[in-house]
Amino acid sequence: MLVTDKTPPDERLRDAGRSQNTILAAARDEFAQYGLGGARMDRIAQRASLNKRLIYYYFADKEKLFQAVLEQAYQHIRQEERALNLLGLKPAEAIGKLVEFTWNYYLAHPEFLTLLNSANLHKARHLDDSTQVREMNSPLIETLAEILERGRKDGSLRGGIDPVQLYVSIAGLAYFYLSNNHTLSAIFGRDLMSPKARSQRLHHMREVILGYVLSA
Amino acid sequence: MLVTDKTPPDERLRDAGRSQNTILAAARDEFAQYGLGGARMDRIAQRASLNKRLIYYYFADKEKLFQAVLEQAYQHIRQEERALNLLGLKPAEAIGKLVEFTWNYYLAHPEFLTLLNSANLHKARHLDDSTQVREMNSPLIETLAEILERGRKDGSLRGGIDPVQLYVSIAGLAYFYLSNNHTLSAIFGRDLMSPKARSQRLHHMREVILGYVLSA
Amino acid sequence: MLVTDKTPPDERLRDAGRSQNTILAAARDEFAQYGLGGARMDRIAQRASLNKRLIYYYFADKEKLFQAVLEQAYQHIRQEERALNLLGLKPAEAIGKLVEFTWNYYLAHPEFLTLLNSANLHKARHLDDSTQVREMNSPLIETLAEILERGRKDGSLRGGIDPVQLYVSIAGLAYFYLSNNHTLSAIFGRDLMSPKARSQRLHHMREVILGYVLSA
Amino acid sequence: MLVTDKTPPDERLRDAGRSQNTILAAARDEFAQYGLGGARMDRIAQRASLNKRLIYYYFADKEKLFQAVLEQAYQHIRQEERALNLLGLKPAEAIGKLVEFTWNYYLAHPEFLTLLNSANLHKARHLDDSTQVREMNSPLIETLAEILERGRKDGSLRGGIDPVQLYVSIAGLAYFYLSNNHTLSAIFGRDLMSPKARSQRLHHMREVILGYVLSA
DNA sequence: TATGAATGAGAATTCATTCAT
DNA sequence: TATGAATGAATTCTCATTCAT
Repeated sequence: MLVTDKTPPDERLRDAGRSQNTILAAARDEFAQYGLGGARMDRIAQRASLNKRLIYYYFADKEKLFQAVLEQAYQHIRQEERALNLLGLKPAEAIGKLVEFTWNYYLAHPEFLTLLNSANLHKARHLDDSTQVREMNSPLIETLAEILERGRKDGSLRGGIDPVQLYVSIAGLAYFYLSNNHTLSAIFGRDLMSPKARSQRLHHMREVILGYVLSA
Repeated sequence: MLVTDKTPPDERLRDAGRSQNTILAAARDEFAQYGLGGARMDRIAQRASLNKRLIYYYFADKEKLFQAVLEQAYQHIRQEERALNLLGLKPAEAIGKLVEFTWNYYLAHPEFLTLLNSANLHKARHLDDSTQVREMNSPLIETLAEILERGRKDGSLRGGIDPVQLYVSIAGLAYFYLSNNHTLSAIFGRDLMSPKARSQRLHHMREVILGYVLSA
Repeated sequence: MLVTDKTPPDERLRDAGRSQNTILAAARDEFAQYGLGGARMDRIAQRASLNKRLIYYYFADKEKLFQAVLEQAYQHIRQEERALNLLGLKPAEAIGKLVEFTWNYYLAHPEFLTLLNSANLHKARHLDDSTQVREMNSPLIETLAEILERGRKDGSLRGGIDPVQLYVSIAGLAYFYLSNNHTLSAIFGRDLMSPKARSQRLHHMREVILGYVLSA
Repeated sequence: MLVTDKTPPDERLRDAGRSQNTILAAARDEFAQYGLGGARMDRIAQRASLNKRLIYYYFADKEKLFQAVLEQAYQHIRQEERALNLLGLKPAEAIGKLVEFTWNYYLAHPEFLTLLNSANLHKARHLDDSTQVREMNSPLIETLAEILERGRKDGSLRGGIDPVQLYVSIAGLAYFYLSNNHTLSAIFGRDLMSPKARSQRLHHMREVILGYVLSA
């Protein structure tokens, strides 16, 4: 790595953007692990190896910090969804790929589920203020609508499917299984997270969703 | 006033059972509204119009109180599910009725969703200790297994359906929609809880699940 | 002192009224010494030898505590003023006695001045809520009005004196001298609090006020 | 742009004197509004639209800044008092004019009262260090002494009046009324700052003071 | 002269929990 | 069984002040 005159002596210091990102990452982990109520500002500072005061300097308070974390999380998943390039696939394949992606994303980003969880508990109060989030989500639904329309036209998909309902269903099938995995594992006395169990769940989800969207 | 063994419980000034129930109800509301972390013992005492010390007397601490609330909640939904008498119906009807019941129960008992939510955040640590809950849930899965088997035999349902996967899917379709309702409403800018939107969701859920279980 | 069965084992403990009074006294001293902004809840607890949490238990927060202290202070001075029994004296004597009393009270209760000071800085926001204080003060003005009226009738005092203006003037002559004593001492380079200086000030005040109220 | 020694101060981007004055003005407003304890260095910087660090650069710390503000305030009122040219008037007129000036100055400069207030709370600790202030005040007392002496000689004023006592009384009559105006308004339930009430107060003050100094 | 980034020591307030009766 | 008083350990947030450039 090139070190020039402009490189600060200590790489971690006196870089506002970097500090903010460090804090955001630390906060994301803390909120994911403990929820909004259980998260501790002290621990976030520790995780970030930064002074606690700096968090307030950049993010005003815990609530605002949570909101910032939430926005970043949405931004990330939407970005990845965009990268799927669903419109480049055949309708049925696109739906299948979205199911698969959703499952894998939730699996790889358990913090996303917990953040959603906390946001729900607090009645999405953090989103009402945030126009960002809404704007980031509309495109996905539009894409889905376009896919459904194409499928209806080429006869591969049945008609009359509401893209919002479909999106919520795909997410719900994955979310409930993963988010409640501990509860469910305890209740049913069987490990829902073993590799085999996971692949079975994905298989089941595809069957359910594709069975619904494919024209008979 | 003479208090004898025969005095009905609800006429005594000091009634252990009644106090415990009052506390449980108050705690359920508080946990549902604020989550485990956000719940306040003070407020629970206030809601119950009972001394805070009494909560500790009966339930030892906040965690144990939460666990008691959770157990009661599971007990309640399982009891209602039993009352459906699903084994008295034709297989396909039984599945449809379970979908409908799940949706309506979640709708009528939003506190159940929030309690689940909190339990998940805390990794079901409250259930591991509780053999009660597991025992309460097995019967449902057995019932579902029996229904699926009957349907397979009489040709009304396809074979190879895992009752646990099915149950999780039914619950997930309802849970995600309702639990995230604020987030989703904010994101999609449309009211998901209007009477019309609700009935559309139930319709959608039936289509998805029945489309999956019915033999082609 | 008689110790009965009802006497708590440790005299300082578990007596709500006593604890509240202890806190009030400690808070009064702290606020008087440091002002509202400079006062420390920690120090108040220490002064009272009571747990800090207890202050919040009884007084909710710092502002409310300050208000309670302020009310008590007003209550005290009004009570002492009542005890003067001014209506039992001849008009001119009554005015003279009020001047003297005001001077001596401020001298003996410097905390009263500081509390007033703090209250002023915060624009009497603490009094707006408090109907108590207003009610406690009206009687004094009424008494003064009665005295002035009697004096006018018997010819000992001039007419047309507004009791509020008079009261404010008496207080102001004492208050400014004492409240600014440090500033003034520094500015004029002379000790304004020596016994001689004090008696000179009282003498001066009597001359000014009596010169004003006595009929020519 | 060329910056030379001849460049007028207010055209330079970096002007030490101007920055200091901007800070002083901002600090005066902040201290006046919130008191010494309640003032915030952050807000002062914001009010001045200057970097917080600069305040420390010029004024070392909050206490010193307060002292500087206080000195400037005294300087200002003394300067105005000098401009009255009291020695050019007849003794009685001079006293009357001083009463009027004091009242109007306090009215026009409420921040002066609050600053005094804060200084008092902190026991004039800020003045002990400051020889400036003392020097600025002596002239006024000397002027007053001269006026009183002249009046005694020409028979218009009574003898034996201590100029310090008189000055304190004039100030006290105005100060208490204005400084406690909120408290008093709340207590007496009448607006002490209406135009009418103000002119009545000034009238009253003149009567009290002139009644005292005029020879019988 | 000027600035944005960073900090340690505290501040008010909160909270689950225990004490004494 | 029931209660009001009391507490210690946090917890969020604040603030004057300093650092590095």
